[in-house]
Amino acid sequence: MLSTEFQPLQNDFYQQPTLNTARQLLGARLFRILDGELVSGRITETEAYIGEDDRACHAKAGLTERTKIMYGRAGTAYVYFTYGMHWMLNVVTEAEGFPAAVLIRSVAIETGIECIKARRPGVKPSEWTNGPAKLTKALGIDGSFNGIDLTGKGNGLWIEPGIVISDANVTIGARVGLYSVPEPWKSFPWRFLVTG
DNA sequence: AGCACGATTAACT
DNA sequence: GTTAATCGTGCTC
Repeated sequence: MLSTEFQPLQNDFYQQPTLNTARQLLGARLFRILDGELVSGRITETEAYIGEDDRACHAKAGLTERTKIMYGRAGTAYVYFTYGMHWMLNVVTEAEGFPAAVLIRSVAIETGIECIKARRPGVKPSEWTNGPAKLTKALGIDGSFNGIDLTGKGNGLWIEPGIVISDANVTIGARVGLYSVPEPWKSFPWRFLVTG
């Protein structure tokens, strides 16, 4: 059933500095209506990508057909394809005109377990959504979600407030998978992970 | 028109 | 620890 306790996180939440949004998304709940069922999970890992100067951010290429979403309204989904096979889910942050986003890297499924089990046969529950491409596959998120509004429930994908994660349970470190990104961007502590 | 590369994953040795 | 899979994007010719 649909949650009535909370409403989706709104534009003002995503307009904060990207690092704040990335940190505060830990513990928030990602919702998806999939095959008519409500599936949700707690966000347990995020990364921030901030501005044209960030050599790890796609917006380093400037305003292009691909990156224009990141220049748009905070709270919009930026979904892109990489490695020839994987979709990644991001939320656009900060003011319109400034390109930044938070990559959702991992969630812990809480509801809709049977639905996910059917979609990921033979995969261990702990491996269902513990990676950015795994979670998009498990939740049926692809390029058709690029540019949708995540601040309402109309598109079957949104984020609600969840539990507050204390600093004692958060590990902050360098972003993952940045092989050819130069320093200092490669080592910026812009990854937020729930531990303990 | 062609090319190098990638915010990853699974399946190897 | 290493590597293949696989194709959209952005850059160069």
